[in-house]
Amino acid sequence: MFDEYDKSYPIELVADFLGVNSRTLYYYERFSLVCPIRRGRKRYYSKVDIRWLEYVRELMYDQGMNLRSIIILIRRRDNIILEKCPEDVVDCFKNYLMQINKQEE
Amino acid sequence: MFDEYDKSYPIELVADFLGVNSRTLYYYERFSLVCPIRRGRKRYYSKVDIRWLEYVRELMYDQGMNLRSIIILIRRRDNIILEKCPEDVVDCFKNYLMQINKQEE
DNA sequence: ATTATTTTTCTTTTAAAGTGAAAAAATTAT
DNA sequence: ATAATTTTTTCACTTTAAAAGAAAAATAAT
Repeated sequence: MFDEYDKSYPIELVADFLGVNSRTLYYYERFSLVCPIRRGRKRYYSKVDIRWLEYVRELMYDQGMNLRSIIILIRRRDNIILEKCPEDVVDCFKNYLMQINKQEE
Repeated sequence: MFDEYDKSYPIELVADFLGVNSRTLYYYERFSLVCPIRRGRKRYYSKVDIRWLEYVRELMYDQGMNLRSIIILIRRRDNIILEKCPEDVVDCFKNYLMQINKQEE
């Protein structure tokens, strides 16, 4: 039982693979753009997470979108975005939006 | 015969109304984000243009989207964007995209 | 011809995205 | 237990798109 959704890749490996700084991944996490699992304090990412992050990089670098727009499209349940977006990122976003809404009340 | 689509508002008036610099409207034009008519050299905008630009401002300022993302959504014929988007902007984009495609060949 | 207006070009400002450096916290090794 | 290593976090700096300022070029008006 070791599938696409298993969170087993540490942050440095993922950052190297994507060609970004690990700080960038911490940064994305603040926007719930990816949700690694924590064992102790360490973060672990799945293959699905990695493919999603690759897609986000493509949207940002090749296409020129910004973070905020990607977030808006997730919120809007945009088909093209969500098709590439792992379940747990959407779940993360539900929590994130709930918290935002609570703060606003 | 003086309707919503009549292009009769000069750039300074539109800029003042939107609370932006007229340079910003020239800038948007380079991306075919709005297509004023030219009488002589002067540009004239319609009420529909103005409402569209108001919406673009809202997406950018209140929501934090960037120009590139709005352009991508127009290309994708995104429902929520296009619902607010005047016909001639979409037409402009068709031309713009045709030109881009020609250049790439 | 001179004045005023609009467009265009060049330059600067501002803010988000990303990264470097290093402190803080935690884990591992000795 | 303490030293060494690793991971996280914070602070500050860099880079780039978006926007605006200044002024030159082009056009229209008097």
